[in-house]
Amino acid sequence: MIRTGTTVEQMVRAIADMIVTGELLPGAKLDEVSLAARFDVSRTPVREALRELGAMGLIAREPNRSAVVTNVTEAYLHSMFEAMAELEAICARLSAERMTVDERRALELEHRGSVRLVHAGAEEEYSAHNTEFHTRLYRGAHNDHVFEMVTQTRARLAPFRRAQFRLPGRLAKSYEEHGRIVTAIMRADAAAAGQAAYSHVEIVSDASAVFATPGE
Amino acid sequence: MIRTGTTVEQMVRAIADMIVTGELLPGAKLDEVSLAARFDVSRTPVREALRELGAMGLIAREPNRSAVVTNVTEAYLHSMFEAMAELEAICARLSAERMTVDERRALELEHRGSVRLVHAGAEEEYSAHNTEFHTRLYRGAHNDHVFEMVTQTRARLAPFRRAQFRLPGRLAKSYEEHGRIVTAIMRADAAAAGQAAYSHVEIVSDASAVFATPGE
DNA sequence: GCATTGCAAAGTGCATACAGATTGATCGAA
DNA sequence: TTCGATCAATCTGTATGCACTTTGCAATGC
Repeated sequence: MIRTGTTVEQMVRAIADMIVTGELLPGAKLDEVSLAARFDVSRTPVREALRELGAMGLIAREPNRSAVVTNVTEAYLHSMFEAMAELEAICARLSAERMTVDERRALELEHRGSVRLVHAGAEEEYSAHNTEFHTRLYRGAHNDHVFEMVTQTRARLAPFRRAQFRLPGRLAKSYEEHGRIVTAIMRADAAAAGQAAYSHVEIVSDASAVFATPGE
Repeated sequence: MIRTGTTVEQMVRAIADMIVTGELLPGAKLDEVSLAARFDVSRTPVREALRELGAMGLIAREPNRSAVVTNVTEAYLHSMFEAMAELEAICARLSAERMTVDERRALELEHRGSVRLVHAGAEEEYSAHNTEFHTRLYRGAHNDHVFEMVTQTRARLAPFRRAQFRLPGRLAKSYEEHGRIVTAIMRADAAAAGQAAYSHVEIVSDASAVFATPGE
């Protein structure tokens, strides 16, 4: 643990990870004294961390009440997946128009390299590749604000996507869909890239629907 | 001032307003003791408010250094306007597909009612109508997450748009562009609505470019 | 004259303490 | 037995105090 300053930042990351990885389930209470004890700090930095997590949408806070991990309703989850599809489509379109030669080449290499993971059925590794692939798309759009929005949305959706690659045949399907996006981008065909990216997310959304918590 | 609980929230709103209205210029330091004195509270709630403002992107914070009002670079500002155009386009498309009959009627009435403000040259009032008009579009998309993103982006762009309606002929132009959006939505023509909304923002972006602060 | 080091003032980071709010339980009355 | 009220335990909201960091200035050495 770094001695200085960033104590709160570390707690934010740690707690966010616990939420995203499902260690803290939606509805779980986060009381300040327990967290303070757990991280061996006083309540002051805990409160600041909770405030930041609240601003990130990961927890809900009400006056004089413990913070609780936000219970994403099915309706809101659906709206996030739809928004994610739109954002991915924007990134793919802009990437098709704006990626440098190097970025295009790197994207294609990243994609081609993943074919062996598909054949090997290496879910964990493919998941890492998948993150890298999409991040390249987000960066390739060359729009910082879009990058922020898509990154945040992706982070909030993470807990609901974790198991998606466990579904049979999902790896091959994902690879095929990635291929369509790559092809369109290499051709600088913005419309095709956008459509391919949109339907890619759409399908992931359907596959993950079973993991949603029931609405309140 | 409400006695209980929401002290921090009020400070967040107050400080955000000061930044958005230009009372606090980019680069201005926000030291905790002065703010505490100004709002007549201790430093603890001030710190929490600053953390939240940091999460909102309105101020930048570094360890052991005073918070400073963020100086949005021209590049980032441009990315926000572009993102805004994309988000407005999404809302317009979805509104064209999903708005209820009542929502469509209300949008059209809101639009038609504004024609007298254009003729009167009532800039302030038209600005209020404009906000209402766009908010209807955002709600009409029936997607909560998109609504959040577009609302946040709009809030962050607010300081750079304030003077836009002062430009000669801008009111009439805005009205005309709104009309195109409304027509497309009444026809449930998603593509046309999206394009009309996109170019609407694009033009506003150009008009506001002169108000951007120079990049660092 | 210029650079470097030391120091002091000011500000941030965090801990602790106290006040107010909430919740659950227990006791009493209908 | 059940409903209601009161009280205690617990937790949040805020104030205050102390330690550490930064920064500007001044003094000293080159």
